[in-house]
Amino acid sequence: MRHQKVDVILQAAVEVFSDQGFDQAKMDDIAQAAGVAKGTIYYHFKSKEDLFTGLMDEGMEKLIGCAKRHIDSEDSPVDQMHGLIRAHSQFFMENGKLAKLLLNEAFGTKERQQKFRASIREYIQLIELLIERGIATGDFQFDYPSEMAIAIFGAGSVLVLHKLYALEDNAWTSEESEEVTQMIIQSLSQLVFRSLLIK
Amino acid sequence: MRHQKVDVILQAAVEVFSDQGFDQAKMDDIAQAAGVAKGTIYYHFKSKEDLFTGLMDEGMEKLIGCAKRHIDSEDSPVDQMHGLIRAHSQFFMENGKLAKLLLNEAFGTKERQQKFRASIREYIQLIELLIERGIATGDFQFDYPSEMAIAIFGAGSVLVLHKLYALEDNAWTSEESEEVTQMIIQSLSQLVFRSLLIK
Amino acid sequence: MRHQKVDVILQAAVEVFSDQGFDQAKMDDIAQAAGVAKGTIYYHFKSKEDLFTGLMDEGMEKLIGCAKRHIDSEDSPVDQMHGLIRAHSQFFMENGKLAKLLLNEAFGTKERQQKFRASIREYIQLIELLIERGIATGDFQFDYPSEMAIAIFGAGSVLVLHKLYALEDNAWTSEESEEVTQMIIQSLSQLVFRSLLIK
Amino acid sequence: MRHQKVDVILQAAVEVFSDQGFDQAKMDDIAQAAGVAKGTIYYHFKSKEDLFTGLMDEGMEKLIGCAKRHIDSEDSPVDQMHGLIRAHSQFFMENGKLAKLLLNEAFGTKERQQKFRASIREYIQLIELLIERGIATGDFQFDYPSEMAIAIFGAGSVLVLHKLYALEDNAWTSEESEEVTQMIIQSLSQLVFRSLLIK
DNA sequence: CATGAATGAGTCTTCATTCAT
DNA sequence: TATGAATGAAGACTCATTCAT
Repeated sequence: MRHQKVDVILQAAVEVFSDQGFDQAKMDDIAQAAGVAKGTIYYHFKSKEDLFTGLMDEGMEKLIGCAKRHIDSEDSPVDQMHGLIRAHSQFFMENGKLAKLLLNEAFGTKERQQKFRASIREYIQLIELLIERGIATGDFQFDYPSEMAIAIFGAGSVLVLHKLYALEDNAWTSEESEEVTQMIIQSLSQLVFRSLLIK
Repeated sequence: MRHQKVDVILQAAVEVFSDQGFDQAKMDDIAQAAGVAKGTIYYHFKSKEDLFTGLMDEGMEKLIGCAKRHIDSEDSPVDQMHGLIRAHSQFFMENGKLAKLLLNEAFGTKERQQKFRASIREYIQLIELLIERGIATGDFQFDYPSEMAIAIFGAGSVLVLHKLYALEDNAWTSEESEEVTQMIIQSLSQLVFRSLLIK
Repeated sequence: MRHQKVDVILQAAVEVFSDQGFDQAKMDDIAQAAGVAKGTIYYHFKSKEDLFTGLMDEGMEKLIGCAKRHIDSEDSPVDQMHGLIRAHSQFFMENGKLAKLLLNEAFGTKERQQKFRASIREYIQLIELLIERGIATGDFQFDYPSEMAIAIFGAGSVLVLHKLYALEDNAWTSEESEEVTQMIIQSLSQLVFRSLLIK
Repeated sequence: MRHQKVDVILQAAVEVFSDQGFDQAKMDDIAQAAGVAKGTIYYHFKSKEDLFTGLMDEGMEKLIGCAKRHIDSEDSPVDQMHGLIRAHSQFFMENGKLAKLLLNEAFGTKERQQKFRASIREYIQLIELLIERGIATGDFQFDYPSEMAIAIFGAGSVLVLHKLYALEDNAWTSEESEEVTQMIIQSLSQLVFRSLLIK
């Protein structure tokens, strides 16, 4: 079992990193937020980088695990895509801080993100495979599965992120939050399955 | 007309900011890239913040202008949406550095981005209005126009960004780049107009 | 008898201090090298300072003891000087780590070394007394016995140190090492007894 | 011409490094001693390491230059050796701070000193060549010229260093200091040319 | 207008030492 | 006795900003 303080630190780190971004976040703040001395963080983590990377990796792992579980619990590609949309939306809405952390840093040139991009790609490939299966079964129709996967990922991520920021500004109740999640899921579903056009 | 050095500085700034992100970018680097002394930047810009904000505002202004022109050149909401997708894709693919700059920083909590978010919202509202018009004319069908606008913005932005990074890694020819742009446009169009499902 | 762990720690300390110098040596390294927990060191030694000083004192004590034994086993000042040169060379060549430790820190301004300098002075005085006895017996001839003692100490120490570093770079066999020791002894003897000049 | 502040910093650095040693010296102290802000040092020097290395290199260059000049102004190996002893003694006694700096760090394992050792070796080789020339001319007699060179270097360096420390403790007048220098020169000469033994 | 040397507040990181177990 | 997690003071280094020339 992981040492207790490590968890406290990780929690504080998510908080601070998600609020400030990697560069603006100060180790002092994380220490204070965690209620430990600065040295304690360095006893458990090699560096700011290390702490951050650990967070990202763990977060992506959770996300991918959650997505896989939702996908595997369904059979048809259509239902699986629905599952994925639900998983994505709920996971991020329920882990708002982590969502900001992941999505904020998901786009950037720096080396730090190179490694992180691998996990992102893994997640996107999950979507891609789904699309390809749907095409194979004749359910879906699309010229570029890979691009479609990225676009869907983008749509879902940006929409969630946008709502999270709104949620942050006006502190909403959990019911309202749940309502927003449903709206996100419905919006994404409509975009992906029905498109804008009236048939 | 703007002073010549100002343009040199702005160009260098786009370059550096887009490569490094705001926090990692150093005024020294910008000065060097621009071939001017560091003091010169401060003669023309109040601060790093100021330089950055100017860049963002100008970039968003161009983007919004470009989008408006494409929209206005069409009549029906469907064609206008097509125009917008083309405008978005082409503008960002042709202004890769600016694209990274805008999209990298489009997601983040910090105050710096608060102001910038206003322009983003203006752009998204352009999409939203389009959708609402489409609904009014009976062309479109959608429950949450605002969320749809954000989702489409997200899909388009992330897809472009993704391709820009790939382009950066393997230096592609301009024909290939053009090809990619077409693929992006087609993918987004399919997502928005046809959806995944075979009708 | 000293506690077993104390010896383990002392051995590790010699190793690490001699490799890294006092300032660069880390208590963590010493603990690891000794295979004990860091706290254990502090159970047996008051501080890093204390550990180091103990090492130095013990080392100098051994050196001085060794020198005295060699001196006392001879009668004439000339033979005693020979004995001292042999003792010095052999002791340091056989205790390379200790040698580096002692000689590295023998030269420095810091307070830590003030105390250590006392032992050095004691050792040098051994040489000085020898010279004075030689002068008294008419064997030696020299204007400044004290300076002569220091110069001889310097010659012997630096030569040994130099060879130890060479030995470290190219791992030599013990025969070669023995050979080097003989060369050192002979060189020092020639310097002290015959001088450069052909009579 | 080197910028003025650079010289001020270098001077302060010699002072502080020679008093404290590399590890104990604080950049803050050097800045304060130089009367400049800490950042100014970093504007001119890449790092503490860089500052230190520069100092060492410059110092050794001066020393070697001084030695060469003294050697070249004499003809016979005997006189040249005398010249070298004078150069060594006077140079170090007149540049006490530099002497401590150079000699303190001349003995140590760390990488920092590896580079510095090259200069030391160059200086020692100067002595070695001298000895070899003396052997060729039949003036000198010695089995191991290289070891002899090192021993002489050690004798001279340690003797000077020892006197510098004594000088530091009791602040001596410059006449006394000059007197000490003469005593050093005479002692070394006797050691090198006459040896202990009465012929 | 332009320069670039100088500044110093702000950060990350290290490491000797302590202490509850 | 022994441990090793926790501490926090200390120190190297960065970089946006200023200002005298």
